[in-house]
Amino acid sequence: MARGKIQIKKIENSTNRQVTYSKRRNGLFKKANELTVLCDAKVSIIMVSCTEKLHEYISPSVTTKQFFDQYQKAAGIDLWNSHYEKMQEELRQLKEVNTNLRRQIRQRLGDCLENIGFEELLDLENESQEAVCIIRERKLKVIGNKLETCKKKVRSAQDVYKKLMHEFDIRGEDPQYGMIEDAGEYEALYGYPPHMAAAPRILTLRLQPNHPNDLQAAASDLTTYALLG
Amino acid sequence: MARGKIQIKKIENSTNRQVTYSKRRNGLFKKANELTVLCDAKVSIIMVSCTEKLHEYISPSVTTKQFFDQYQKAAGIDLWNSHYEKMQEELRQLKEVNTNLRRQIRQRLGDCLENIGFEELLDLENESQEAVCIIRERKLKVIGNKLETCKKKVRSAQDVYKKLMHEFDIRGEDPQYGMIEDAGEYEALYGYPPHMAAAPRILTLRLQPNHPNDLQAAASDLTTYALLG
DNA sequence: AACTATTTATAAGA
DNA sequence: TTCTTATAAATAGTT
Repeated sequence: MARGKIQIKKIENSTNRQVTYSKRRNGLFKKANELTVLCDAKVSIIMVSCTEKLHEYISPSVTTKQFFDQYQKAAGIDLWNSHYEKMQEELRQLKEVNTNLRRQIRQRLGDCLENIGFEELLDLENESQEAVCIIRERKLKVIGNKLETCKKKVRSAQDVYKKLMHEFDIRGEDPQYGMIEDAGEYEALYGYPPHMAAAPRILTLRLQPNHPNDLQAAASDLTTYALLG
Repeated sequence: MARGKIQIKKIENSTNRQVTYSKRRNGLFKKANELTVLCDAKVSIIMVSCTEKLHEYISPSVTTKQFFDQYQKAAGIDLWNSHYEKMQEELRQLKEVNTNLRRQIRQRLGDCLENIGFEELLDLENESQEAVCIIRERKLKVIGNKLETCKKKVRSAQDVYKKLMHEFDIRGEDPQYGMIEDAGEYEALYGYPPHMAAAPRILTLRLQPNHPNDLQAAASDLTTYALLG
Protein backbone atom coordinates (compact mmCIF):
# COMPACT_ATOMS: atom_id res chain seq x y z
CA MET A 1 0.00 0.00 0.00
CA ALA A 2 2.75 2.28 -0.80
CA ARG A 3 5.17 2.65 -3.65
CA GLY A 4 2.68 0.70 -5.67
CA LYS A 5 -0.49 -1.24 -5.01
CA ILE A 6 -0.19 -4.97 -4.35
CA GLN A 7 -2.48 -7.88 -5.13
CA ILE A 8 -3.83 -9.62 -2.05
CA LYS A 9 -2.43 -13.06 -2.81
CA LYS A 10 0.36 -15.14 -1.34
CA ILE A 11 3.77 -13.49 -1.64
CA GLU A 12 5.90 -16.06 -3.42
CA ASN A 13 9.27 -14.61 -2.44
CA SER A 14 9.96 -16.15 0.93
CA THR A 15 12.11 -13.34 2.32
CA ASN A 16 9.62 -10.77 1.18
CA ARG A 17 6.79 -12.73 2.74
CA GLN A 18 8.65 -12.97 6.01
CA VAL A 19 9.27 -9.20 6.04
CA THR A 20 5.70 -8.38 5.19
CA TYR A 21 4.47 -10.78 7.87
CA SER A 22 6.60 -9.04 10.45
CA LYS A 23 5.58 -5.53 9.42
CA ARG A 24 1.89 -6.25 9.15
CA ARG A 25 1.88 -8.22 12.36
CA ASN A 26 3.17 -5.15 14.17
CA GLY A 27 0.56 -3.05 12.41
CA LEU A 28 -2.20 -5.44 13.43
CA PHE A 29 -1.07 -5.51 17.04
CA LYS A 30 -0.84 -1.74 17.13
CA LYS A 31 -4.37 -1.44 15.78
CA ALA A 32 -5.56 -4.00 18.28
CA ASN A 33 -4.03 -2.07 21.11
CA GLU A 34 -5.55 1.22 19.89
CA LEU A 35 -8.92 -0.48 19.73
CA THR A 36 -8.48 -1.78 23.24
CA VAL A 37 -7.76 1.68 24.58
CA LEU A 38 -10.15 3.73 22.47
CA CYS A 39 -13.16 1.49 22.81
CA ASP A 40 -12.51 -0.18 26.15
CA ALA A 41 -12.62 -3.54 24.37
CA LYS A 42 -10.81 -6.81 24.97
CA VAL A 43 -8.88 -8.26 22.07
CA SER A 44 -6.99 -11.48 21.64
CA ILE A 45 -4.94 -12.12 18.52
CA ILE A 46 -3.07 -15.33 18.00
CA MET A 47 -1.06 -15.75 14.85
CA VAL A 48 0.91 -18.62 13.44
CA SER A 49 3.30 -17.83 10.61
CA CYS A 50 3.86 -20.20 7.71
CA THR A 51 7.05 -21.19 9.52
CA GLU A 52 4.88 -22.24 12.48
CA LYS A 53 6.06 -19.42 14.70
CA LEU A 54 3.42 -18.19 17.10
CA HIS A 55 2.74 -14.61 18.09
CA GLU A 56 0.10 -13.25 20.37
CA TYR A 57 -1.54 -10.01 21.31
CA ILE A 58 -3.76 -9.81 24.31
CA SER A 59 -5.40 -6.73 25.82
CA PRO A 60 -3.67 -5.82 29.07
CA SER A 61 -6.77 -6.29 31.21
CA VAL A 62 -7.29 -9.99 30.46
CA THR A 63 -5.56 -13.34 30.19
CA THR A 64 -5.76 -15.71 27.27
CA LYS A 65 -7.42 -18.26 29.55
CA GLN A 66 -10.15 -15.79 30.50
CA PHE A 67 -10.58 -15.05 26.85
CA PHE A 68 -11.01 -18.66 25.92
CA ASP A 69 -13.50 -19.17 28.71
CA GLN A 70 -15.45 -16.07 27.69
CA TYR A 71 -15.36 -17.13 24.08
CA GLN A 72 -16.76 -20.54 24.91
CA LYS A 73 -19.49 -19.08 27.01
CA ALA A 74 -20.51 -16.58 24.37
CA ALA A 75 -20.21 -19.02 21.49
CA GLY A 76 -21.99 -21.78 23.39
CA ILE A 77 -19.23 -24.16 22.43
CA ASP A 78 -17.54 -26.40 24.89
CA LEU A 79 -14.07 -26.80 23.50
CA TRP A 80 -12.94 -28.93 26.40
CA ASN A 81 -15.70 -31.43 25.83
CA SER A 82 -13.82 -33.79 23.58
CA HIS A 83 -11.04 -33.78 26.11
CA TYR A 84 -13.50 -34.57 28.85
CA GLU A 85 -15.45 -37.31 27.20
CA LYS A 86 -12.70 -39.86 27.40
CA MET A 87 -12.09 -39.19 31.06
CA GLN A 88 -15.76 -39.22 31.83
CA GLU A 89 -16.14 -42.59 30.19
CA GLU A 90 -13.14 -43.86 32.11
CA LEU A 91 -14.63 -42.55 35.34
CA ARG A 92 -17.93 -44.21 34.62
CA GLN A 93 -16.31 -47.55 33.94
CA LEU A 94 -14.15 -47.37 37.03
CA LYS A 95 -17.19 -46.62 39.16
CA GLU A 96 -19.01 -49.57 37.68
CA VAL A 97 -16.07 -51.90 38.28
CA ASN A 98 -15.91 -50.53 41.78
CA THR A 99 -19.54 -51.29 42.44
CA ASN A 100 -19.10 -54.82 41.16
CA LEU A 101 -16.06 -55.36 43.33
CA ARG A 102 -17.91 -54.12 46.38
CA ARG A 103 -20.82 -56.42 45.68
CA GLN A 104 -18.43 -59.30 45.26
CA ILE A 105 -16.88 -58.55 48.63
CA ARG A 106 -20.27 -58.29 50.26
CA GLN A 107 -21.20 -61.65 48.80
CA ARG A 108 -17.99 -63.14 50.09
CA LEU A 109 -18.95 -61.77 53.50
CA GLY A 110 -22.33 -63.45 53.29
CA ASP A 111 -24.39 -60.40 52.31
CA CYS A 112 -26.62 -59.97 49.29
CA LEU A 113 -26.93 -63.66 48.56
CA GLU A 114 -30.61 -63.38 47.65
CA ASN A 115 -30.19 -62.61 43.97
CA ILE A 116 -27.46 -65.07 43.26
CA GLY A 117 -27.82 -68.16 41.11
CA PHE A 118 -27.61 -71.59 42.70
CA GLU A 119 -24.51 -72.64 40.76
CA GLU A 120 -22.78 -69.43 41.75
CA LEU A 121 -23.82 -70.00 45.31
CA LEU A 122 -22.16 -73.39 45.27
CA ASP A 123 -18.99 -71.96 43.69
CA LEU A 124 -18.99 -69.22 46.30
CA GLU A 125 -19.27 -71.76 49.07
CA ASN A 126 -16.43 -73.87 47.70
CA GLU A 127 -14.18 -70.86 47.13
CA SER A 128 -14.89 -69.49 50.56
CA GLN A 129 -14.31 -72.82 52.23
CA GLU A 130 -11.04 -73.22 50.37
CA ALA A 131 -10.03 -69.69 51.31
CA VAL A 132 -10.74 -70.43 54.96
CA CYS A 133 -8.43 -73.44 54.73
CA ILE A 134 -5.65 -71.43 53.11
CA ILE A 135 -6.04 -68.61 55.60
CA ARG A 136 -5.99 -71.08 58.48
CA GLU A 137 -2.82 -72.71 57.14
CA ARG A 138 -1.23 -69.33 56.78
CA LYS A 139 -2.24 -68.48 60.31
CA LEU A 140 -0.70 -71.67 61.67
CA LYS A 141 2.48 -70.99 59.74
CA VAL A 142 2.69 -67.48 61.16
CA ILE A 143 2.09 -68.81 64.64
CA GLY A 144 4.79 -71.41 64.07
CA ASN A 145 7.23 -68.74 62.97
CA LYS A 146 6.47 -66.57 65.93
CA LEU A 147 6.87 -69.52 68.28
CA GLU A 148 10.22 -70.31 66.73
CA THR A 149 11.38 -66.73 67.09
CA CYS A 150 10.21 -66.72 70.66
CA LYS A 151 12.07 -69.93 71.44
CA LYS A 152 15.25 -68.54 69.94
CA LYS A 153 14.97 -65.41 72.01
CA VAL A 154 14.39 -67.41 75.13
CA ARG A 155 17.35 -69.64 74.39
CA SER A 156 19.53 -66.63 73.70
CA ALA A 157 18.37 -64.98 76.89
CA GLN A 158 19.04 -68.08 78.92
CA ASP A 159 22.45 -68.33 77.35
CA VAL A 160 23.30 -64.79 78.35
CA TYR A 161 21.91 -65.48 81.78
CA LYS A 162 24.13 -68.50 82.26
CA LYS A 163 27.23 -66.68 81.14
CA LEU A 164 26.36 -63.76 83.37
CA MET A 165 25.84 -66.04 86.33
CA HIS A 166 29.12 -67.72 85.59
CA GLU A 167 30.81 -64.34 85.45
CA PHE A 168 29.03 -63.37 88.63
CA ASP A 169 30.37 -66.42 90.41
CA ILE A 170 33.94 -65.61 89.30
CA ARG A 171 33.63 -61.98 90.34
CA GLY A 172 31.94 -63.05 93.56
CA GLU A 173 35.32 -64.37 94.65
CA ASP A 174 36.78 -60.96 93.84
CA PRO A 175 35.95 -58.37 96.58
CA GLN A 176 35.70 -55.57 93.93
CA TYR A 177 32.15 -55.49 92.37
CA GLY A 178 32.86 -53.29 89.36
CA MET A 179 30.61 -55.31 87.09
CA ILE A 180 27.63 -53.01 86.52
CA GLU A 181 29.54 -49.78 86.10
CA ASP A 182 32.13 -51.45 83.93
CA ALA A 183 29.64 -52.59 81.26
CA GLY A 184 32.14 -51.91 78.50
CA GLU A 185 33.93 -55.13 79.31
CA TYR A 186 30.92 -57.26 78.32
CA GLU A 187 30.94 -56.05 74.80
CA ALA A 188 34.17 -57.86 74.14
CA LEU A 189 33.03 -60.90 76.06
CA TYR A 190 29.60 -61.55 74.50
CA GLY A 191 29.51 -59.50 71.35
CA TYR A 192 26.77 -57.17 72.61
CA PRO A 193 27.11 -53.42 72.55
CA PRO A 194 26.94 -52.09 76.13
CA HIS A 195 23.34 -50.75 75.91
CA MET A 196 22.05 -54.10 74.66
CA ALA A 197 24.05 -56.13 77.10
CA ALA A 198 22.24 -54.36 79.90
CA ALA A 199 18.76 -55.41 78.82
CA PRO A 200 19.28 -59.17 78.68
CA ARG A 201 20.84 -59.02 82.09
CA ILE A 202 17.75 -57.50 83.62
CA LEU A 203 15.63 -59.92 81.67
CA THR A 204 17.42 -62.97 82.89
CA LEU A 205 16.73 -62.00 86.44
CA ARG A 206 13.03 -61.88 85.62
CA LEU A 207 13.23 -65.08 83.59
CA GLN A 208 14.24 -67.16 86.50
CA PRO A 209 10.72 -68.08 87.61
CA ASN A 210 10.06 -68.97 83.93
CA HIS A 211 6.55 -67.52 83.76
CA PRO A 212 4.78 -67.21 80.39
CA ASN A 213 4.38 -63.47 81.04
CA ASP A 214 8.12 -63.14 81.01
CA LEU A 215 8.32 -64.93 77.72
CA GLN A 216 6.01 -62.35 76.31
CA ALA A 217 8.24 -59.58 77.59
CA ALA A 218 11.18 -61.28 75.93
CA ALA A 219 9.43 -61.26 72.58
CA SER A 220 7.43 -58.10 72.77
CA ASP A 221 6.19 -58.40 69.19
CA LEU A 222 4.43 -61.67 70.00
CA THR A 223 1.33 -59.95 71.24
CA THR A 224 -0.79 -62.89 70.19
CA TYR A 225 1.03 -65.35 72.39
CA ALA A 226 -2.04 -65.89 74.52
CA LEU A 227 -3.79 -67.35 71.49
CA LEU A 228 -1.40 -70.28 71.40
CA GLY A 229 -2.87 -71.72 74.53
CA MET B 1 -6.46 9.20 11.54
CA ALA B 2 -8.31 11.48 9.39
CA ARG B 3 -9.93 14.86 9.63
CA GLY B 4 -7.76 15.45 12.62
CA LYS B 5 -5.46 13.36 14.75
CA ILE B 6 -6.93 11.66 17.81
CA GLN B 7 -5.44 10.79 21.19
CA ILE B 8 -5.25 7.08 21.87
CA LYS B 9 -7.37 7.05 25.00
CA LYS B 10 -10.83 5.86 25.84
CA ILE B 11 -13.52 7.61 23.79
CA GLU B 12 -15.90 8.99 26.38
CA ASN B 13 -18.86 9.51 24.05
CA SER B 14 -20.58 6.16 24.04
CA THR B 15 -22.08 6.39 20.56
CA ASN B 16 -18.82 7.59 19.13
CA ARG B 17 -17.00 4.74 20.86
CA GLN B 18 -19.46 2.25 19.45
CA VAL B 19 -18.98 3.58 15.93
CA THR B 20 -15.24 3.61 16.18
CA TYR B 21 -15.30 0.07 17.58
CA SER B 22 -17.32 -1.11 14.64
CA LYS B 23 -15.17 0.67 12.04
CA ARG B 24 -11.85 -0.34 13.50
CA ARG B 25 -13.02 -3.89 14.04
CA ASN B 26 -13.72 -4.17 10.34
CA GLY B 27 -10.33 -2.63 9.63
CA LEU B 28 -8.60 -5.10 11.92
CA PHE B 29 -10.38 -8.08 10.40
CA LYS B 30 -9.56 -6.86 6.89
CA LYS B 31 -5.89 -6.54 7.81
CA ALA B 32 -5.94 -9.96 9.41
CA ASN B 33 -7.39 -11.47 6.29
CA GLU B 34 -4.82 -9.76 4.09
CA LEU B 35 -2.09 -11.09 6.34
CA THR B 36 -3.55 -14.57 6.10
CA VAL B 37 -3.50 -14.47 2.31
CA LEU B 38 -0.28 -12.56 1.73
CA CYS B 39 1.87 -14.44 4.19
CA ASP B 40 0.14 -17.82 4.32
CA ALA B 41 -0.37 -17.31 8.03
CA LYS B 42 -3.08 -18.39 10.39
CA VAL B 43 -4.75 -15.70 12.45
CA SER B 44 -7.33 -15.82 15.17
CA ILE B 45 -8.85 -12.64 16.53
CA ILE B 46 -11.41 -12.67 19.28
CA MET B 47 -12.84 -9.40 20.48
CA VAL B 48 -15.19 -8.50 23.23
CA SER B 49 -16.69 -5.01 23.14
CA CYS B 50 -17.31 -3.00 26.28
CA THR B 51 -20.95 -4.06 25.90
CA GLU B 52 -19.75 -7.68 26.13
CA LYS B 53 -20.54 -8.43 22.52
CA LEU B 54 -18.17 -10.97 21.00
CA HIS B 55 -16.72 -10.89 17.49
CA GLU B 56 -14.28 -13.24 15.91
CA TYR B 57 -12.01 -13.51 12.93
CA ILE B 58 -10.42 -16.79 12.03
CA SER B 59 -8.30 -17.62 8.98
CA PRO B 60 -10.31 -19.77 6.58
CA SER B 61 -7.92 -22.73 6.76
CA VAL B 62 -8.34 -23.40 10.46
CA THR B 63 -10.89 -23.75 13.25
CA THR B 64 -10.80 -21.95 16.55
CA LYS B 65 -10.39 -25.29 18.27
CA GLN B 66 -7.30 -26.11 16.21
CA PHE B 67 -6.00 -22.71 17.04
CA PHE B 68 -6.41 -23.18 20.73
CA ASP B 69 -4.72 -26.56 20.56
CA GLN B 70 -1.86 -25.15 18.52
CA TYR B 71 -1.55 -22.23 20.86
CA GLN B 72 -1.30 -24.48 23.87
CA LYS B 73 1.30 -26.64 22.23
CA ALA B 74 3.43 -23.70 21.15
CA ALA B 75 3.03 -21.82 24.40
CA GLY B 76 3.62 -24.91 26.50
CA ILE B 77 0.55 -24.02 28.52
CA ASP B 78 -2.17 -26.46 29.31
CA LEU B 79 -5.26 -24.33 29.53
CA TRP B 80 -7.47 -27.34 30.12
CA ASN B 81 -5.44 -28.37 33.11
CA SER B 82 -7.53 -26.71 35.77
CA HIS B 83 -10.54 -28.42 34.27
CA TYR B 84 -8.73 -31.73 34.29
CA GLU B 85 -7.23 -31.65 37.72
CA LYS B 86 -10.42 -32.44 39.55
CA MET B 87 -11.25 -35.34 37.28
CA GLN B 88 -7.73 -36.63 37.36
CA GLU B 89 -7.77 -36.62 41.13
CA GLU B 90 -11.08 -38.43 41.08
CA LEU B 91 -9.71 -40.99 38.66
CA ARG B 92 -6.65 -41.51 40.79
CA GLN B 93 -8.72 -42.09 43.91
CA LEU B 94 -11.07 -44.46 42.15
CA LYS B 95 -8.14 -46.47 40.86
CA GLU B 96 -6.69 -46.65 44.32
CA VAL B 97 -9.97 -47.80 45.83
CA ASN B 98 -10.21 -50.31 43.02
CA THR B 99 -6.78 -51.71 43.77
CA ASN B 100 -7.63 -52.00 47.44
CA LEU B 101 -10.88 -53.77 46.70
CA ARG B 102 -9.13 -56.20 44.39
CA ARG B 103 -6.52 -56.94 47.01
CA GLN B 104 -9.23 -57.49 49.57
CA ILE B 105 -10.94 -59.97 47.28
CA ARG B 106 -7.67 -61.77 46.60
CA GLN B 107 -7.08 -62.00 50.32
CA ARG B 108 -10.56 -63.37 50.85
CA LEU B 109 -9.71 -65.97 48.23
CA GLY B 110 -6.55 -66.93 50.10
CA ASP B 111 -4.04 -65.01 47.93
CA CYS B 112 -1.53 -62.41 49.02
CA LEU B 113 -1.64 -63.34 52.69
CA GLU B 114 2.12 -62.84 53.11
CA ASN B 115 2.08 -59.17 53.96
CA ILE B 116 -0.87 -59.22 56.24
CA GLY B 117 -0.75 -58.62 59.97
CA PHE B 118 -1.50 -61.45 62.36
CA GLU B 119 -4.54 -59.78 63.88
CA GLU B 120 -5.94 -59.08 60.45
CA LEU B 121 -5.28 -62.68 59.51
CA LEU B 122 -7.35 -63.83 62.46
CA ASP B 123 -10.15 -61.42 61.58
CA LEU B 124 -10.03 -62.62 58.01
CA GLU B 125 -10.30 -66.22 59.13
CA ASN B 126 -13.27 -65.49 61.37
CA GLU B 127 -15.05 -63.43 58.73
CA SER B 128 -14.46 -66.04 56.06
CA GLN B 129 -15.59 -68.84 58.31
CA GLU B 130 -18.72 -66.92 59.19
CA ALA B 131 -19.34 -66.17 55.54
CA VAL B 132 -19.02 -69.85 54.69
CA CYS B 133 -21.65 -70.62 57.30
CA ILE B 134 -24.02 -67.97 55.97
CA ILE B 135 -23.48 -69.07 52.39
CA ARG B 136 -24.06 -72.70 53.39
CA GLU B 137 -27.28 -71.79 55.16
CA ARG B 138 -28.44 -69.87 52.16
CA LYS B 139 -27.59 -72.84 49.96
CA LEU B 140 -29.58 -75.19 52.13
CA LYS B 141 -32.50 -72.81 52.12
CA VAL B 142 -32.41 -72.60 48.31
CA ILE B 143 -32.18 -76.37 48.10
CA GLY B 144 -35.11 -76.65 50.48
CA ASN B 145 -37.16 -74.29 48.36
CA LYS B 146 -36.35 -76.17 45.22
CA LEU B 147 -37.18 -79.47 46.84
CA GLU B 148 -40.51 -78.09 47.98
CA THR B 149 -41.27 -76.82 44.48
CA CYS B 150 -40.33 -80.16 43.08
CA LYS B 151 -42.53 -82.02 45.51
CA LYS B 152 -45.48 -79.80 44.67
CA LYS B 153 -45.00 -80.41 40.99
CA VAL B 154 -44.79 -84.13 41.52
CA ARG B 155 -47.91 -84.13 43.67
CA SER B 156 -49.73 -82.04 41.11
CA ALA B 157 -48.60 -84.34 38.34
CA GLN B 158 -49.67 -87.40 40.26
CA ASP B 159 -52.99 -85.79 40.95
CA VAL B 160 -53.56 -85.11 37.28
CA TYR B 161 -52.47 -88.62 36.51
CA LYS B 162 -54.94 -90.13 38.96
CA LYS B 163 -57.79 -88.05 37.66
CA LEU B 164 -56.83 -88.89 34.13
CA MET B 165 -56.76 -92.57 34.93
CA HIS B 166 -60.11 -92.26 36.62
CA GLU B 167 -61.50 -90.50 33.58
CA PHE B 168 -59.89 -93.13 31.41
CA ASP B 169 -61.63 -95.86 33.36
CA ILE B 170 -65.02 -94.18 32.97
CA ARG B 171 -64.50 -93.54 29.27
CA GLY B 172 -63.18 -97.05 28.88
CA GLU B 173 -66.75 -98.19 29.48
CA ASP B 174 -67.88 -95.74 26.80
CA PRO B 175 -67.12 -96.96 23.25
CA GLN B 176 -66.40 -93.33 22.01
CA TYR B 177 -62.76 -92.27 22.78
CA GLY B 178 -63.14 -88.50 22.25
CA MET B 179 -60.80 -87.64 25.09
CA ILE B 180 -57.66 -86.39 23.37
CA GLU B 181 -59.31 -84.19 20.73
CA ASP B 182 -61.74 -82.79 23.26
CA ALA B 183 -59.09 -81.27 25.52
CA GLY B 184 -61.31 -78.26 26.24
CA GLU B 185 -63.26 -80.31 28.71
CA TYR B 186 -60.28 -80.67 31.04
CA GLU B 187 -59.99 -76.98 31.57
CA ALA B 188 -63.22 -76.92 33.47
CA LEU B 189 -62.40 -80.12 35.29
CA TYR B 190 -58.91 -79.36 36.58
CA GLY B 191 -58.47 -75.62 36.25
CA TYR B 192 -55.71 -75.94 33.61
CA PRO B 193 -55.84 -74.07 30.32
CA PRO B 194 -55.87 -76.57 27.45
CA HIS B 195 -52.22 -76.08 26.40
CA MET B 196 -51.01 -76.73 29.92
CA ALA B 197 -53.28 -79.62 30.55
CA ALA B 198 -51.65 -81.41 27.61
CA ALA B 199 -48.17 -81.39 29.10
CA PRO B 200 -48.96 -82.99 32.44
CA ARG B 201 -50.91 -85.65 30.62
CA ILE B 202 -47.87 -86.71 28.64
CA LEU B 203 -45.77 -86.43 31.75
CA THR B 204 -47.91 -88.71 33.81
CA LEU B 205 -47.44 -91.46 31.30
CA ARG B 206 -43.70 -91.14 31.71
CA LEU B 207 -44.04 -90.75 35.47
CA GLN B 208 -45.40 -94.19 35.95
CA PRO B 209 -42.04 -95.96 36.42
CA ASN B 210 -41.23 -93.19 38.91
CA HIS B 211 -37.58 -92.69 37.87
CA PRO B 212 -35.54 -89.76 39.24
CA ASN B 213 -34.83 -88.69 35.64
CA ASP B 214 -38.49 -88.11 35.15
CA LEU B 215 -38.68 -86.00 38.22
CA GLN B 216 -36.01 -83.81 36.76
CA ALA B 217 -38.02 -83.48 33.59
CA ALA B 218 -41.03 -82.51 35.67
CA ALA B 219 -39.15 -79.69 37.33
CA SER B 220 -36.89 -78.58 34.53
CA ASP B 221 -35.55 -75.63 36.49
CA LEU B 222 -34.18 -77.91 39.14
CA THR B 223 -30.98 -78.62 37.28
CA THR B 224 -29.14 -79.16 40.52
CA TYR B 225 -31.35 -82.00 41.63
CA ALA B 226 -28.44 -84.44 41.36
CA LEU B 227 -26.64 -82.50 44.08
CA LEU B 228 -29.28 -83.42 46.59
CA GLY B 229 -28.03 -86.99 46.70
C1' DA C 1 16.48 -1.19 10.06
C1' DA C 2 15.43 3.32 7.82
C1' DC C 3 13.26 5.94 4.18
C1' DT C 4 9.41 7.60 1.48
C1' DA C 5 6.03 7.57 -2.19
C1' DT C 6 1.84 5.90 -2.19
C1' DT C 7 -2.04 3.33 -0.60
C1' DT C 8 -5.19 2.49 2.97
C1' DA C 9 -7.73 3.44 7.12
C1' DT C 10 -10.55 6.31 9.37
C1' DA C 11 -12.52 10.69 12.16
C1' DA C 12 -15.71 13.80 11.62
C1' DG C 13 -19.45 15.46 9.26
C1' DA C 14 -23.55 14.76 6.36
C1' DT D 1 -26.21 3.07 9.92
C1' DT D 2 -23.75 4.33 5.71
C1' DC D 3 -21.39 7.57 2.66
C1' DT D 4 -18.04 11.13 1.99
C1' DT D 5 -13.68 13.09 2.28
C1' DA D 6 -9.78 15.32 4.33
C1' DT D 7 -6.18 13.66 6.58
C1' DA D 8 -3.52 10.36 9.51
C1' DA D 9 -1.40 6.01 9.40
C1' DA D 10 0.40 1.97 7.30
C1' DT D 11 3.31 -0.01 4.36
C1' DA D 12 5.79 -1.82 -0.41
C1' DG D 13 9.64 -1.24 -2.46
C1' DT D 14 14.00 0.62 -2.07
C1' DT D 15 18.43 1.72 0.12
